[in-house]
Amino acid sequence: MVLKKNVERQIGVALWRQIADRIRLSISNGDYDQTGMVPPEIKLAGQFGVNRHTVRSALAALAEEGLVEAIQGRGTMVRRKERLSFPISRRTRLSQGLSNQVRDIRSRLLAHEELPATAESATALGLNLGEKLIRMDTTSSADGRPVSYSTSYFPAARFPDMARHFEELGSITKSFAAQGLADYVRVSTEIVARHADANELATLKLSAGAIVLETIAVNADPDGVPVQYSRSRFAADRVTLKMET
Amino acid sequence: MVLKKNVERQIGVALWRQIADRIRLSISNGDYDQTGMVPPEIKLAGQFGVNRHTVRSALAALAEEGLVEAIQGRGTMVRRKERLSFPISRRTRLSQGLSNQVRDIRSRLLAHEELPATAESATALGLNLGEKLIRMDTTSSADGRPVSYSTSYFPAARFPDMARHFEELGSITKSFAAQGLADYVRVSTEIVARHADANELATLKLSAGAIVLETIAVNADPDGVPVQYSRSRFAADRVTLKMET
DNA sequence: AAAGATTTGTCCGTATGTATG
DNA sequence: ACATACATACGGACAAATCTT
Repeated sequence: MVLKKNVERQIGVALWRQIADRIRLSISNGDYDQTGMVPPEIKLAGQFGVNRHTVRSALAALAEEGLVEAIQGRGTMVRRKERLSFPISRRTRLSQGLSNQVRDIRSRLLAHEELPATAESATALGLNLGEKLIRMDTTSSADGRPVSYSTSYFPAARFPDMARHFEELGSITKSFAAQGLADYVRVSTEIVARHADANELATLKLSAGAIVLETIAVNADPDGVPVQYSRSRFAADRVTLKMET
Repeated sequence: MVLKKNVERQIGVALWRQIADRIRLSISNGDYDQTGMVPPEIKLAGQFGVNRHTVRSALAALAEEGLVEAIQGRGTMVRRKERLSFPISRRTRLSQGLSNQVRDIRSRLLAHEELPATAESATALGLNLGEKLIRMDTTSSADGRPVSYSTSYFPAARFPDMARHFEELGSITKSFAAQGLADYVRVSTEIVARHADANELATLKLSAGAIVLETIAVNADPDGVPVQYSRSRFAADRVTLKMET
Protein backbone atom coordinates (compact mmCIF):
# COMPACT_ATOMS: atom_id res chain seq x y z
CA MET A 1 0.00 0.00 0.00
CA VAL A 2 1.13 3.47 -0.90
CA LEU A 3 1.79 5.97 1.86
CA LYS A 4 -0.64 8.90 1.84
CA LYS A 5 1.35 11.98 2.59
CA ASN A 6 -1.52 14.47 2.50
CA VAL A 7 0.82 17.41 2.05
CA GLU A 8 2.32 18.99 -1.05
CA ARG A 9 5.49 20.90 -1.69
CA GLN A 10 6.24 24.04 -3.61
CA ILE A 11 2.82 25.46 -3.75
CA GLY A 12 3.06 28.72 -1.87
CA VAL A 13 1.85 27.24 1.38
CA ALA A 14 4.59 26.03 3.70
CA LEU A 15 4.53 22.36 4.65
CA TRP A 16 4.52 23.18 8.36
CA ARG A 17 1.37 25.24 7.90
CA GLN A 18 -0.41 22.51 5.96
CA ILE A 19 0.55 20.04 8.65
CA ALA A 20 -0.59 22.41 11.39
CA ASP A 21 -3.94 22.66 9.57
CA ARG A 22 -4.32 18.90 9.49
CA ILE A 23 -3.34 18.38 13.12
CA ARG A 24 -5.75 21.13 14.13
CA LEU A 25 -8.50 19.36 12.24
CA SER A 26 -7.63 16.04 13.90
CA ILE A 27 -7.81 17.71 17.28
CA SER A 28 -11.22 19.21 16.63
CA ASN A 29 -12.38 15.86 15.24
CA GLY A 30 -11.45 14.30 18.56
CA ASP A 31 -8.89 11.93 17.02
CA TYR A 32 -6.60 12.30 20.03
CA ASP A 33 -9.27 12.28 22.73
CA GLN A 34 -8.27 8.85 24.05
CA THR A 35 -4.90 9.93 25.36
CA GLY A 36 -5.25 13.69 25.15
CA MET A 37 -1.85 13.66 23.46
CA VAL A 38 -0.74 14.39 19.94
CA PRO A 39 1.31 11.49 18.47
CA PRO A 40 5.10 11.84 18.88
CA GLU A 41 6.88 14.09 16.41
CA ILE A 42 8.68 11.17 14.76
CA LYS A 43 5.42 9.36 14.19
CA LEU A 44 3.72 12.43 12.73
CA ALA A 45 6.72 13.01 10.50
CA GLY A 46 6.32 9.50 9.13
CA GLN A 47 2.60 9.96 8.71
CA PHE A 48 3.01 13.14 6.66
CA GLY A 49 6.17 12.05 4.92
CA VAL A 50 8.23 14.98 6.15
CA ASN A 51 11.19 15.66 8.39
CA ARG A 52 10.69 15.84 12.13
CA HIS A 53 11.79 19.48 12.13
CA THR A 54 8.91 20.35 9.84
CA VAL A 55 6.45 18.74 12.22
CA ARG A 56 8.08 20.68 15.03
CA SER A 57 7.39 23.94 13.18
CA ALA A 58 3.74 22.93 12.81
CA LEU A 59 3.45 22.04 16.50
CA ALA A 60 5.17 25.29 17.45
CA ALA A 61 2.50 27.19 15.53
CA LEU A 62 -0.26 25.26 17.29
CA ALA A 63 1.42 25.86 20.66
CA GLU A 64 1.50 29.57 19.79
CA GLU A 65 -2.25 29.41 19.26
CA GLY A 66 -2.61 27.79 22.67
CA LEU A 67 -4.05 24.66 21.13
CA VAL A 68 -1.34 22.26 22.32
CA GLU A 69 1.48 22.24 24.87
CA ALA A 70 4.72 20.32 24.48
CA ILE A 71 6.52 18.85 27.52
CA GLN A 72 10.04 17.58 27.15
CA GLY A 73 10.31 13.85 27.54
CA ARG A 74 6.57 13.42 27.84
CA GLY A 75 4.92 14.47 24.62
CA THR A 76 2.57 17.12 23.30
CA MET A 77 -0.73 17.56 25.07
CA VAL A 78 -3.95 18.87 23.57
CA ARG A 79 -5.02 21.90 25.58
CA ARG A 80 -8.21 22.89 23.83
CA LYS A 81 -10.39 21.27 21.27
CA GLU A 82 -13.42 23.48 21.13
CA ARG A 83 -14.69 24.89 17.95
CA LEU A 84 -17.52 27.32 18.27
CA SER A 85 -20.51 26.18 16.27
CA PHE A 86 -22.25 29.11 14.65
CA PRO A 87 -25.89 28.39 13.93
CA ILE A 88 -27.23 29.83 10.69
CA SER A 89 -30.95 29.69 10.23
CA ARG A 90 -33.93 31.84 9.32
CA ARG A 91 -33.71 33.31 12.80
CA THR A 92 -29.99 33.74 13.12
CA ARG A 93 -29.03 35.70 16.21
CA LEU A 94 -25.38 35.87 17.16
CA SER A 95 -25.60 35.96 20.94
CA GLN A 96 -28.51 33.53 21.24
CA GLY A 97 -26.81 30.93 19.08
CA LEU A 98 -23.66 30.95 21.13
CA SER A 99 -25.10 31.41 24.58
CA ASN A 100 -24.95 27.71 25.45
CA GLN A 101 -21.37 27.35 24.25
CA VAL A 102 -19.65 30.24 25.97
CA ARG A 103 -20.10 32.18 29.16
CA ASP A 104 -19.53 35.63 27.79
CA ILE A 105 -20.20 37.04 24.36
CA ARG A 106 -19.30 40.65 23.68
CA SER A 107 -19.62 42.85 20.61
CA ARG A 108 -17.77 46.05 19.90
CA LEU A 109 -18.18 48.83 17.35
CA LEU A 110 -14.91 49.44 15.53
CA ALA A 111 -15.99 52.14 13.12
CA HIS A 112 -19.03 53.59 11.40
CA GLU A 113 -19.85 56.06 8.67
CA GLU A 114 -22.64 57.29 6.45
CA LEU A 115 -22.13 56.73 2.76
CA PRO A 116 -24.04 56.42 -0.53
CA ALA A 117 -25.07 52.94 -1.65
CA THR A 118 -22.82 51.23 -4.18
CA ALA A 119 -24.15 48.88 -6.85
CA GLU A 120 -23.49 45.90 -4.61
CA SER A 121 -25.09 47.21 -1.42
CA ALA A 122 -27.97 48.88 -3.26
CA THR A 123 -29.13 45.68 -4.97
CA ALA A 124 -28.73 43.68 -1.76
CA LEU A 125 -30.87 46.12 0.20
CA GLY A 126 -33.30 46.88 -2.62
CA LEU A 127 -32.40 50.57 -2.68
CA ASN A 128 -31.44 52.98 -5.44
CA LEU A 129 -27.84 53.71 -6.23
CA GLY A 130 -26.57 56.51 -4.04
CA GLU A 131 -29.19 56.33 -1.30
CA LYS A 132 -27.73 56.92 2.14
CA LEU A 133 -26.46 53.92 4.05
CA ILE A 134 -24.88 53.46 7.43
CA ARG A 135 -21.84 51.23 7.48
CA MET A 136 -20.75 49.64 10.74
CA ASP A 137 -17.65 47.57 11.39
CA THR A 138 -18.13 45.38 14.42
CA THR A 139 -16.32 42.54 16.10
CA SER A 140 -17.52 39.89 18.54
CA SER A 141 -15.57 37.96 21.13
CA ALA A 142 -16.56 34.80 22.94
CA ASP A 143 -14.92 34.49 26.33
CA GLY A 144 -12.31 36.96 25.23
CA ARG A 145 -11.42 35.24 21.94
CA PRO A 146 -12.36 37.18 18.83
CA VAL A 147 -14.60 35.09 16.61
CA SER A 148 -16.21 37.35 14.05
CA TYR A 149 -15.51 40.59 12.27
CA SER A 150 -18.45 42.08 10.38
CA THR A 151 -19.16 44.93 8.06
CA SER A 152 -22.87 45.74 7.97
CA TYR A 153 -24.93 48.17 5.92
CA PHE A 154 -28.26 49.60 7.01
CA PRO A 155 -30.64 52.00 5.21
CA ALA A 156 -29.90 55.34 6.89
CA ALA A 157 -33.39 56.69 6.26
CA ARG A 158 -35.02 53.98 8.33
CA PHE A 159 -32.35 53.40 10.98
CA PRO A 160 -30.55 56.71 11.42
CA ASP A 161 -29.22 55.95 14.91
CA MET A 162 -27.91 52.44 14.35
CA ALA A 163 -24.35 53.19 15.43
CA ARG A 164 -25.31 55.09 18.56
CA HIS A 165 -27.66 52.33 19.69
CA PHE A 166 -25.19 49.58 18.91
CA GLU A 167 -22.46 51.31 20.84
CA GLU A 168 -24.72 51.38 23.85
CA LEU A 169 -26.46 48.01 23.51
CA GLY A 170 -23.77 45.89 21.86
CA SER A 171 -26.29 44.02 19.77
CA ILE A 172 -27.82 44.43 16.32
CA THR A 173 -31.05 42.81 17.45
CA LYS A 174 -31.42 45.24 20.35
CA SER A 175 -30.46 48.20 18.18
CA PHE A 176 -33.18 47.28 15.71
CA ALA A 177 -35.64 46.94 18.56
CA ALA A 178 -34.69 50.37 19.88
CA GLN A 179 -35.64 51.77 16.51
CA GLY A 180 -38.98 50.05 16.29
CA LEU A 181 -38.08 46.82 14.54
CA ALA A 182 -39.08 44.00 16.85
CA ASP A 183 -38.27 41.08 14.57
CA TYR A 184 -36.26 40.23 11.50
CA VAL A 185 -35.31 37.15 9.53
CA ARG A 186 -32.33 35.95 7.54
CA VAL A 187 -33.31 35.75 3.89
CA SER A 188 -30.05 34.69 2.30
CA THR A 189 -26.56 33.62 3.27
CA GLU A 190 -23.64 33.03 0.95
CA ILE A 191 -20.47 31.42 2.23
CA VAL A 192 -16.96 31.65 0.82
CA ALA A 193 -13.53 30.78 2.20
CA ARG A 194 -10.16 32.40 1.57
CA HIS A 195 -6.93 33.46 3.20
CA ALA A 196 -7.25 36.26 5.73
CA ASP A 197 -5.84 39.67 4.85
CA ALA A 198 -3.70 41.73 7.20
CA ASN A 199 -6.68 43.66 8.50
CA GLU A 200 -8.58 40.51 9.39
CA LEU A 201 -5.50 38.94 10.94
CA ALA A 202 -5.18 41.90 13.27
CA THR A 203 -8.81 42.30 14.31
CA LEU A 204 -9.47 38.58 14.72
CA LYS A 205 -6.09 38.07 16.42
CA LEU A 206 -5.43 35.20 14.07
CA SER A 207 -2.27 33.20 13.87
CA ALA A 208 -1.07 34.76 10.67
CA GLY A 209 -1.77 33.11 7.34
CA ALA A 210 -5.02 31.68 8.60
CA ILE A 211 -8.20 31.06 6.64
CA VAL A 212 -11.43 33.01 7.08
CA LEU A 213 -14.97 31.88 6.42
CA GLU A 214 -16.96 34.80 5.07
CA THR A 215 -20.73 34.94 5.13
CA ILE A 216 -22.56 37.46 2.99
CA ALA A 217 -26.03 37.81 4.38
CA VAL A 218 -29.22 39.80 4.03
CA ASN A 219 -31.71 40.27 6.85
CA ALA A 220 -35.24 41.52 6.26
CA ASP A 221 -38.17 42.68 8.35
CA PRO A 222 -41.27 40.45 8.64
CA ASP A 223 -42.68 42.05 5.46
CA GLY A 224 -39.62 41.00 3.51
CA VAL A 225 -38.08 44.46 3.25
CA PRO A 226 -34.29 44.21 3.58
CA VAL A 227 -32.93 45.92 6.69
CA GLN A 228 -29.31 44.73 6.82
CA TYR A 229 -26.65 43.63 4.39
CA SER A 230 -23.55 42.24 6.05
CA ARG A 231 -20.26 40.51 5.36
CA SER A 232 -18.97 38.62 8.38
CA ARG A 233 -15.58 36.97 8.62
CA PHE A 234 -15.00 34.09 11.00
CA ALA A 235 -11.70 32.52 11.98
CA ALA A 236 -12.01 29.28 10.03
CA ASP A 237 -10.01 27.29 12.57
CA ARG A 238 -12.13 28.45 15.50
CA VAL A 239 -15.64 27.94 14.16
CA THR A 240 -17.91 25.70 12.21
CA LEU A 241 -21.00 27.14 10.63
CA LYS A 242 -24.01 25.01 11.39
CA MET A 243 -27.05 25.20 9.19
CA GLU A 244 -30.36 24.35 10.69
CA THR A 245 -32.90 23.26 8.15
CA MET B 1 -2.82 57.86 5.77
CA VAL B 2 -1.09 54.54 6.19
CA LEU B 3 -0.95 52.17 3.24
CA LYS B 4 -2.95 49.00 3.78
CA LYS B 5 -0.84 46.20 2.42
CA ASN B 6 -3.28 43.38 3.11
CA VAL B 7 -0.52 40.82 2.95
CA GLU B 8 1.81 39.48 5.64
CA ARG B 9 5.23 37.95 5.54
CA GLN B 10 6.70 34.94 7.26
CA ILE B 11 3.53 33.16 8.05
CA GLY B 12 3.82 29.96 6.14
CA VAL B 13 1.83 31.26 3.20
CA ALA B 14 3.89 32.77 0.40
CA LEU B 15 3.16 36.37 -0.51
CA TRP B 16 2.43 35.45 -4.12
CA ARG B 17 -0.25 33.03 -2.99
CA GLN B 18 -1.87 35.54 -0.67
CA ILE B 19 -1.91 38.03 -3.49
CA ALA B 20 -3.29 35.46 -5.93
CA ASP B 21 -6.05 34.78 -3.39
CA ARG B 22 -6.94 38.45 -3.19
CA ILE B 23 -6.91 39.04 -6.92
CA ARG B 24 -9.07 35.96 -7.39
CA LEU B 25 -11.53 37.37 -4.89
CA SER B 26 -11.52 40.75 -6.65
CA ILE B 27 -12.25 39.02 -9.93
CA SER B 28 -15.17 37.07 -8.55
CA ASN B 29 -16.44 40.25 -6.85
CA GLY B 30 -16.49 41.89 -10.24
CA ASP B 31 -14.01 44.60 -9.30
CA TYR B 32 -12.43 44.50 -12.76
CA ASP B 33 -15.63 44.13 -14.76
CA GLN B 34 -15.43 47.66 -16.21
CA THR B 35 -12.31 47.02 -18.25
CA GLY B 36 -12.11 43.25 -18.09
CA MET B 37 -8.47 43.74 -17.23
CA VAL B 38 -6.47 43.22 -14.07
CA PRO B 39 -4.57 46.41 -13.08
CA PRO B 40 -0.98 46.61 -14.35
CA GLU B 41 1.61 44.65 -12.37
CA ILE B 42 3.33 47.79 -11.11
CA LYS B 43 0.07 49.16 -9.79
CA LEU B 44 -0.82 45.91 -8.06
CA ALA B 45 2.68 45.78 -6.60
CA GLY B 46 2.12 49.23 -5.11
CA GLN B 47 -1.32 48.28 -3.88
CA PHE B 48 -0.04 45.25 -1.99
CA GLY B 49 3.27 46.78 -1.01
CA VAL B 50 5.41 44.14 -2.68
CA ASN B 51 7.83 43.83 -5.55
CA ARG B 52 6.57 43.48 -9.09
CA HIS B 53 8.15 40.01 -9.35
CA THR B 54 5.94 38.82 -6.52
CA VAL B 55 2.82 40.06 -8.29
CA ARG B 56 4.04 38.28 -11.43
CA SER B 57 4.23 35.00 -9.51
CA ALA B 58 0.65 35.52 -8.34
CA LEU B 59 -0.59 36.30 -11.84
CA ALA B 60 1.30 33.30 -13.21
CA ALA B 61 -0.56 31.08 -10.77
CA LEU B 62 -3.90 32.59 -11.81
CA ALA B 63 -2.99 32.15 -15.47
CA GLU B 64 -2.16 28.52 -14.71
CA GLU B 65 -5.68 28.17 -13.32
CA GLY B 66 -7.02 29.65 -16.52
CA LEU B 67 -8.53 32.58 -14.64
CA VAL B 68 -6.51 35.32 -16.38
CA GLU B 69 -4.36 35.66 -19.48
CA ALA B 70 -1.40 38.00 -19.78
CA ILE B 71 -0.64 39.59 -23.13
CA GLN B 72 2.66 41.33 -23.64
CA GLY B 73 2.30 45.05 -24.10
CA ARG B 74 -1.41 45.00 -23.41
CA GLY B 75 -2.01 43.81 -19.90
CA THR B 76 -3.65 40.90 -18.11
CA MET B 77 -7.18 40.00 -19.11
CA VAL B 78 -9.78 38.32 -16.95
CA ARG B 79 -10.88 35.15 -18.71
CA ARG B 80 -13.44 33.75 -16.29
CA LYS B 81 -15.19 35.08 -13.28
CA GLU B 82 -17.81 32.51 -12.54
CA ARG B 83 -18.17 30.99 -9.19
CA LEU B 84 -20.64 28.17 -8.90
CA SER B 85 -23.25 28.84 -6.27
CA PHE B 86 -24.12 25.70 -4.35
CA PRO B 87 -27.58 25.87 -2.81
CA ILE B 88 -27.94 24.29 0.61
CA SER B 89 -31.43 23.87 1.90
CA ARG B 90 -33.74 21.30 3.42
CA ARG B 91 -34.12 19.81 -0.02
CA THR B 92 -30.53 19.96 -1.18
CA ARG B 93 -29.99 18.10 -4.46
CA LEU B 94 -26.69 18.50 -6.20
CA SER B 95 -27.73 18.32 -9.84
CA GLN B 96 -30.97 20.27 -9.46
CA GLY B 97 -29.26 23.12 -7.66
CA LEU B 98 -26.66 23.57 -10.37
CA SER B 99 -28.77 22.85 -13.40
CA ASN B 100 -29.38 26.50 -14.22
CA GLN B 101 -25.72 27.43 -13.87
CA VAL B 102 -24.01 24.80 -15.99
CA ARG B 103 -24.89 22.74 -19.02
CA ASP B 104 -23.48 19.46 -17.87
CA ILE B 105 -23.14 18.03 -14.40
CA ARG B 106 -21.57 14.62 -14.02
CA SER B 107 -20.85 12.43 -10.99
CA ARG B 108 -18.40 9.57 -10.76
CA LEU B 109 -17.80 6.80 -8.26
CA LEU B 110 -14.16 6.74 -7.23
CA ALA B 111 -14.23 3.94 -4.68
CA HIS B 112 -16.54 2.09 -2.34
CA GLU B 113 -16.33 -0.44 0.45
CA GLU B 114 -18.32 -2.05 3.20
CA LEU B 115 -17.08 -1.35 6.71
CA PRO B 116 -18.24 -1.30 10.33
CA ALA B 117 -19.51 2.01 11.74
CA THR B 118 -17.06 4.09 13.74
CA ALA B 119 -18.09 6.24 16.69
CA GLU B 120 -18.41 9.24 14.40
CA SER B 121 -20.46 7.64 11.63
CA ALA B 122 -22.56 5.59 14.02
CA THR B 123 -23.77 8.61 16.00
CA ALA B 124 -24.44 10.58 12.84
CA LEU B 125 -26.57 7.81 11.37
CA GLY B 126 -28.13 6.73 14.65
CA LEU B 127 -26.67 3.24 14.44
CA ASN B 128 -24.78 1.05 16.87
CA LEU B 129 -21.03 0.88 16.82
CA GLY B 130 -19.85 -1.72 14.35
CA GLU B 131 -23.03 -1.99 12.26
CA LYS B 132 -22.30 -2.40 8.58
CA LEU B 133 -21.99 0.74 6.47
CA ILE B 134 -21.30 1.37 2.83
CA ARG B 135 -18.73 4.04 2.15
CA MET B 136 -18.66 5.72 -1.24
CA ASP B 137 -16.14 8.23 -2.55
CA THR B 138 -17.63 10.28 -5.34
CA THR B 139 -16.72 13.33 -7.33
CA SER B 140 -18.82 15.72 -9.40
CA SER B 141 -17.83 17.86 -12.34
CA ALA B 142 -19.65 20.81 -13.81
CA ASP B 143 -18.89 21.31 -17.50
CA GLY B 144 -15.74 19.29 -17.03
CA ARG B 145 -14.41 21.16 -14.01
CA PRO B 146 -14.34 19.15 -10.78
CA VAL B 147 -16.33 20.92 -8.10
CA SER B 148 -16.96 18.50 -5.28
CA TYR B 149 -15.38 15.42 -3.74
CA SER B 150 -17.55 13.56 -1.27
CA THR B 151 -17.27 10.67 1.10
CA SER B 152 -20.69 9.28 2.00
CA TYR B 153 -21.83 6.61 4.42
CA PHE B 154 -25.06 4.65 4.08
CA PRO B 155 -26.55 1.96 6.32
CA ALA B 156 -25.72 -1.26 4.45
CA ALA B 157 -28.72 -3.13 5.83
CA ARG B 158 -31.16 -0.74 4.24
CA PHE B 159 -29.27 0.22 1.06
CA PRO B 160 -27.13 -2.78 0.18
CA ASP B 161 -26.75 -1.90 -3.50
CA MET B 162 -25.92 1.78 -3.20
CA ALA B 163 -22.62 1.57 -5.06
CA ARG B 164 -23.96 -0.51 -7.93
CA HIS B 165 -26.90 1.84 -8.45
CA PHE B 166 -24.78 4.94 -8.21
CA GLU B 167 -22.31 3.62 -10.73
CA GLU B 168 -25.16 3.14 -13.16
CA LEU B 169 -27.28 6.20 -12.39
CA GLY B 170 -24.63 8.75 -11.35
CA SER B 171 -26.89 10.25 -8.71
CA ILE B 172 -27.52 9.68 -5.01
CA THR B 173 -31.14 10.75 -5.35
CA LYS B 174 -31.77 8.23 -8.14
CA SER B 175 -29.88 5.49 -6.28
CA PHE B 176 -32.09 6.03 -3.25
CA ALA B 177 -35.16 5.94 -5.48
CA ALA B 178 -34.01 2.66 -7.03
CA GLN B 179 -33.95 1.18 -3.55
CA GLY B 180 -37.39 2.37 -2.55
CA LEU B 181 -36.62 5.74 -0.98
CA ALA B 182 -38.53 8.32 -2.97
CA ASP B 183 -37.70 11.39 -0.89
CA TYR B 184 -35.21 12.59 1.67
CA VAL B 185 -34.33 15.84 3.43
CA ARG B 186 -31.20 17.52 4.72
CA VAL B 187 -31.35 17.62 8.49
CA SER B 188 -28.02 19.19 9.35
CA THR B 189 -25.05 20.76 7.63
CA GLU B 190 -21.80 21.84 9.24
CA ILE B 191 -19.31 23.89 7.32
CA VAL B 192 -15.57 24.23 7.90
CA ALA B 193 -12.72 25.59 5.81
CA ARG B 194 -9.09 24.50 5.64
CA HIS B 195 -6.18 23.90 3.31
CA ALA B 196 -6.64 21.04 0.87
CA ASP B 197 -4.61 17.89 1.37
CA ALA B 198 -2.74 16.12 -1.44
CA ASN B 199 -5.61 13.76 -2.08
CA GLU B 200 -8.10 16.59 -2.48
CA LEU B 201 -5.71 18.57 -4.64
CA ALA B 202 -5.48 15.65 -7.03
CA THR B 203 -9.15 14.72 -7.26
CA LEU B 204 -10.42 18.30 -7.45
CA LYS B 205 -7.61 19.25 -9.84
CA LEU B 206 -6.90 22.24 -7.64
CA SER B 207 -4.11 24.66 -8.13
CA ALA B 208 -2.05 23.26 -5.30
CA GLY B 209 -2.19 24.85 -1.87
CA ALA B 210 -5.80 25.85 -2.32
CA ILE B 211 -8.52 26.04 0.30
CA VAL B 212 -11.43 23.64 0.55
CA LEU B 213 -14.87 24.23 1.99
CA GLU B 214 -16.05 21.07 3.71
CA THR B 215 -19.67 20.34 4.47
CA ILE B 216 -20.54 17.61 6.94
CA ALA B 217 -24.15 16.70 6.34
CA VAL B 218 -26.83 14.25 7.37
CA ASN B 219 -29.79 13.35 5.18
CA ALA B 220 -32.85 11.59 6.52
CA ASP B 221 -35.97 9.94 5.12
CA PRO B 222 -39.38 11.63 5.59
CA ASP B 223 -39.74 9.90 8.98
CA GLY B 224 -36.52 11.45 10.19
CA VAL B 225 -34.45 8.26 10.04
CA PRO B 226 -30.91 9.10 8.87
CA VAL B 227 -30.03 7.58 5.50
CA GLN B 228 -26.78 9.31 4.58
CA TYR B 229 -23.84 10.87 6.37
CA SER B 230 -21.44 12.68 4.08
CA ARG B 231 -18.40 14.90 4.05
CA SER B 232 -18.12 16.92 0.85
CA ARG B 233 -15.19 19.06 -0.12
CA PHE B 234 -15.60 21.98 -2.50
CA ALA B 235 -12.86 24.00 -4.16
CA ALA B 236 -13.21 27.19 -2.13
CA ASP B 237 -12.17 29.43 -5.00
CA ARG B 238 -14.66 27.89 -7.40
CA VAL B 239 -17.83 27.90 -5.34
CA THR B 240 -19.94 29.79 -2.88
CA LEU B 241 -22.34 27.92 -0.68
CA LYS B 242 -25.74 29.55 -0.71
CA MET B 243 -28.13 28.92 2.12
CA GLU B 244 -31.78 29.20 1.43
CA THR B 245 -33.86 29.91 4.50
C1' DA C 1 17.36 2.31 42.40
C1' DA C 2 19.48 1.77 37.91
C1' DA C 3 19.40 1.16 32.99
C1' DG C 4 17.31 1.73 28.76
C1' DA C 5 13.69 3.47 25.77
C1' DT C 6 10.93 7.34 24.43
C1' DT C 7 10.16 11.93 23.49
C1' DT C 8 11.02 16.85 23.19
C1' DG C 9 14.72 20.55 22.75
C1' DT C 10 18.92 22.46 20.55
C1' DC C 11 22.76 22.85 17.41
C1' DC C 12 25.17 22.10 13.23
C1' DG C 13 25.24 22.21 8.10
C1' DT C 14 23.18 22.16 3.27
C1' DA C 15 19.84 22.77 -0.50
C1' DT C 16 15.94 25.00 -2.33
C1' DG C 17 12.10 28.43 -2.37
C1' DT C 18 10.65 33.12 -1.73
C1' DA C 19 11.15 38.15 -2.21
C1' DT C 20 13.66 42.20 -3.28
C1' DG C 21 16.32 45.38 -6.28
C1' DA D 1 19.11 37.63 -16.16
C1' DC D 2 21.87 38.54 -12.02
C1' DA D 3 22.83 39.25 -7.21
C1' DT D 4 21.42 39.23 -2.32
C1' DA D 5 18.86 38.13 1.93
C1' DC D 6 15.87 35.40 4.39
C1' DA D 7 12.44 31.46 4.98
C1' DT D 8 11.63 26.73 4.35
C1' DA D 9 12.86 21.88 4.56
C1' DC D 10 15.98 18.23 5.28
C1' DG D 11 19.46 15.36 7.65
C1' DG D 12 22.13 14.08 11.48
C1' DA D 13 23.87 14.29 16.28
C1' DC D 14 23.28 14.97 20.91
C1' DA D 15 21.25 16.90 25.27
C1' DA D 16 17.48 16.95 28.62
C1' DA D 17 13.37 15.31 30.63
C1' DT D 18 10.27 11.62 31.39
C1' DC D 19 8.55 6.94 31.37
C1' DT D 20 9.19 1.83 31.44
C1' DT D 21 11.29 -2.31 32.89
